Amino acid sequence: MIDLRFLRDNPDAVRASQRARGESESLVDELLAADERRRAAVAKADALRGEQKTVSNKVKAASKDERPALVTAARELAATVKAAEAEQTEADAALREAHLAVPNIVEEGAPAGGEDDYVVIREVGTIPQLENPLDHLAIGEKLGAIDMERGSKVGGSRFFFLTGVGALLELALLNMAVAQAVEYGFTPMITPTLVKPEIMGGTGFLGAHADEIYRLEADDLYLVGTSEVALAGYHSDEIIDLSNGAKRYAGWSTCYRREAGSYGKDTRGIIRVHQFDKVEMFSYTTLDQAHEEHLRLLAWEEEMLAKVEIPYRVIDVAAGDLGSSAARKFDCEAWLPSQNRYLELTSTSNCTDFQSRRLNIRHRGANGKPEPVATLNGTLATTRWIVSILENHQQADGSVTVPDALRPFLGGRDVLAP
RNA sequence: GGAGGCUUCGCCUAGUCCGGUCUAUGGCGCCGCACUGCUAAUGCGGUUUGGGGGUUAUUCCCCAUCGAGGGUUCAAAUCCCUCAGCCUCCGCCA
Repeated sequence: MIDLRFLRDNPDAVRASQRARGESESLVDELLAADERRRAAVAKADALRGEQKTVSNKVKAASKDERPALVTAARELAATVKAAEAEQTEADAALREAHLAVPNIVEEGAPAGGEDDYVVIREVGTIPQLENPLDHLAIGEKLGAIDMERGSKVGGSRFFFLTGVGALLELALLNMAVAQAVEYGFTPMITPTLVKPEIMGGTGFLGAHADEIYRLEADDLYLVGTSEVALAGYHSDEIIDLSNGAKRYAGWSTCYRREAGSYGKDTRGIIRVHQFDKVEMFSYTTLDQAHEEHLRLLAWEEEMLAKVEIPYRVIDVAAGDLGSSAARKFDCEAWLPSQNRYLELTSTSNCTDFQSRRLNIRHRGANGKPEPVATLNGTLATTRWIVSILENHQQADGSVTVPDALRPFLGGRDVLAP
């Protein structure tokens, strides 16, 4: 949810943000109207409740003779109060609905436009010169690392088995990610992958892209697409202590995505799958530190990419492609030799106070008063990274070189060979 | 799955049987001030959260808030209903 006070004072700034996203400004007007209506309803109900209190005290103090007349009057007032409260309840609900519908305010500096309007910030590393490179699935099958056929036999399309050295490679990669996170002060976490509706909604995932998410109808629970959901919910309804700096968590979890609407896209191999594993960084900071934390998360992602020695570029994602929660997003995209294109390996978002307002997460500000925190997230490693490692480090003889930094996590192994 | 108990403003807790005097008790912790060679101790004051209003220097006023949501009533922490969470015992499964 965006800050209503900010909206009241700067409605045009919020409208501009909506335009940058390519979204309708009418959502903003609806929110302003709902806010106005609720304020009036609350003021009216408050006044009536005050009056009712006075009247009740009079009844209490009245003598036997006076009482019947007073009670009759009080009864009428009670009906009026009830009606006003019903109106307030309705206005509250309408405001919340309108409030939830408005996406986060885009950070200054983010490119306007849609999916293709990203800005490349930098390119890092050297693209390997490979003759007739194999794709990751071909390599993975030769190594006995990936089994798609049996994956679809068991789970259907977009499911897979990581086998033998493939399983070891994923564990090594994710362990290396956790090790790095711990080194930088993150608290490692293994998180629930089933969450309640209010937690999923609080992180902003039940908006326009709700059909991306698995739901267990019998239990009214959602399967998370990232541990961000659980880590954001971790401190929901809490006042946390940020006086010693940011709170940082590294969540390890399996992630589930329906991939609705991606039929025919990335169908080969494990690039786009229904289930994968991820280590995710998650930070709680004050709002004024959020931008710097965002840059730190990006730097930690790049450090991981450097460790696996993969060429990549960093893009500044355009406003229209941010999703409802993010105010700014940077993706790191690795080079994919088999397709001569870049592939998203990491994504870091600054969600400012958008999630924390929904989830009621605050800290005590300078004056001791609770104020919303900023939440940020960033990918440290995922199953998809295996694609990039296999393809970029493949050798002519069909083997794959293990990057130096990863070797200790693979029992010292320096090459994966058929 | 069955039976019982519990949930109060950071933590612990009084209050619930029998509705109004609850404007929610006390302790711990925390903050401020005083006292003090320093610390400690002591004393005094403050300390839920959210919304709104008057001053904007302090302060003050109104409304809501006793796990959540309904209901009864002129009036609900207190009575009734539904739900959630935690605990104990039983059953079942590891």
